[in-house]
Amino acid sequence: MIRSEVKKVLDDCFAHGVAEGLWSDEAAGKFTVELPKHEGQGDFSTNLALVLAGIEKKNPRQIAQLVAEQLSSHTDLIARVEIAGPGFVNIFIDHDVWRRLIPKIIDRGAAFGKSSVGAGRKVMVEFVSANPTGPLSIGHGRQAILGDSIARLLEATGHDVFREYYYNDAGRQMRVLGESTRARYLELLGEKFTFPEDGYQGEYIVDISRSLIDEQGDGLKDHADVTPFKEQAERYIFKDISSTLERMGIVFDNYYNEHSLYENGLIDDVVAELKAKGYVYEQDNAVWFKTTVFGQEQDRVIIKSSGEPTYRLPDMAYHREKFRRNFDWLVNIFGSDHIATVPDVLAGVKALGYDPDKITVVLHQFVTLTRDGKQVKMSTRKANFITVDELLDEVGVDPVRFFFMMRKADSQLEFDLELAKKQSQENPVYYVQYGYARLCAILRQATEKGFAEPQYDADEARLLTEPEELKLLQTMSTFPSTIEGSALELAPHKIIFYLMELAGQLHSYYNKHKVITDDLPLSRARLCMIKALQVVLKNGLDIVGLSAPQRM
RNA sequence: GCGCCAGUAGCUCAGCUGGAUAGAGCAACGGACUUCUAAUCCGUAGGUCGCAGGUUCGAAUCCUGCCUGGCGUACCA
Repeated sequence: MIRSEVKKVLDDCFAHGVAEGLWSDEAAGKFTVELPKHEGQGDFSTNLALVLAGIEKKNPRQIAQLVAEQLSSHTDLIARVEIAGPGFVNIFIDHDVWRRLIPKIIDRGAAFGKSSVGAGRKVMVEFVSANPTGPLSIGHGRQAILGDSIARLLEATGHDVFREYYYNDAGRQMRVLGESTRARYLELLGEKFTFPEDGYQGEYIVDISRSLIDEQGDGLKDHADVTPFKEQAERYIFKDISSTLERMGIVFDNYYNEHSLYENGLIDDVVAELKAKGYVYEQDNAVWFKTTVFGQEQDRVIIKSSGEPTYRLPDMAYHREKFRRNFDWLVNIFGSDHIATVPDVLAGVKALGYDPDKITVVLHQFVTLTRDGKQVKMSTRKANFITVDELLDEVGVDPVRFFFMMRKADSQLEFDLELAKKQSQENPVYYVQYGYARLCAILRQATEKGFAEPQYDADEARLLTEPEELKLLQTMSTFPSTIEGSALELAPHKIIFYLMELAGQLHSYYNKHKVITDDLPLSRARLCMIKALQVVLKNGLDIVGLSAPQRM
């Protein structure tokens, strides 16, 4: 918040300099206000003089002198400025400016950090989208948390968010699922059975078969059609998936069934439209989409010679529906194994006359799971995979959410099971939550000792002079821009890092300075700041779906 | 072969889209509980930012070429 004020002042100074003929306006928009890395380099610093020097071919330190003179007249905001290094202008903010943040934060309360940059923007976040062939695996877990956190961040910045799960309950995979279930069913009944070659071997299939026996006895043993097995499996697995999602605090606005695209004729419709526009042709009995027109290396089949569409066709139809449903922004969260589908869908969307720039795809890399120092290969078909449910049982919801958010999507995420279990006491999530609990403890203690609800007083606030206090205030001031950046970049890990930083500063402060002392004015001032910290930490945890325990 | 992603401390990862002296957490070592919660803090140690060029006042960050790992490269999804 303060940074943007500084930027505004700097912009004024820059314009003023242009008006006075000190420099041309060529540098407009090229200079920045940043947070210096090291102590003693001011609260903010600007490279304006360096940028100007490059353009004007002048000595950067001389120009810095001019910039500094302009800036130092803004005494309401800036206490002093310094020229340093090759020509940076370091800006020291008046301490009162930081202190005045406290009432602003407390007054805004739960709304502090939220913004309206996304107001009026309808955005769909599509994520998970796992077909109902088994329980959610670790990889799905990452995607679920990533997608949900992104959705939450977009909500916090005023977007009108719609969470959607796209799934397919038809096709070969589901047929194999039905056959696997039938095989286990027959096995349980002691009948002869043949397990499908690439069938699903998980224990959950046996559970499903058992439930069929409970409901229908052996009445299905001579049933030639796999449909009842398939349907039972789908019902069962979907229930399982949604309960897992619910445990993580994830609720979808809609589950979109791929199959409905066929029923509504939307698949045929897309083919017809592409055909009419000349983007498809037939060859070897298959229908090809001219993806080469859109810059790809080779054309792609959208209808196989068997007459069955490939996955690309329904994907295109689905995305066209997204556009037709009037979303301004389409965010797709995919695993990196789906990377090949992205260009095809984008080409399809473009061919159908929609703007592919409205789609942002977040590709996340895989989660590698290690147990006893060895990597566990995960396969949905084989039985040896860890489900999200098991993970939740072992380490709890908050650590699972936290861990999956800790890494940026581009990075592979290593999840060491042993470590996750062993460390459950010293998990970074507890570090942040403990900070919040501590703040609550201080405020409880204050109440017991007869302090009234913290009330900001400008004079008392001047007693906040410790470097740790000013640092905390500065960090709090960047909360709104951190949320906004994290949301617009679709990068929840930034919030996690912010929270760890803020909690760290708090813990250091706590160990060094006592809030409640015999010095009543100072105690009141500090309690006010603690109250503001509590607001920030609570909001931060809330926004990414973590709980904020008052005691630990 | 081609495309995408990654390569930063012993390990796991940040690094604000080009800034000043490279950051955190684990792990290691040494300290701090008569105190608002020690699930905490303080200190020490740890680096050729994969390699080599290039762009400029300035590069972990941008461009090129290699090397290594992951994921793709289907008439599977």
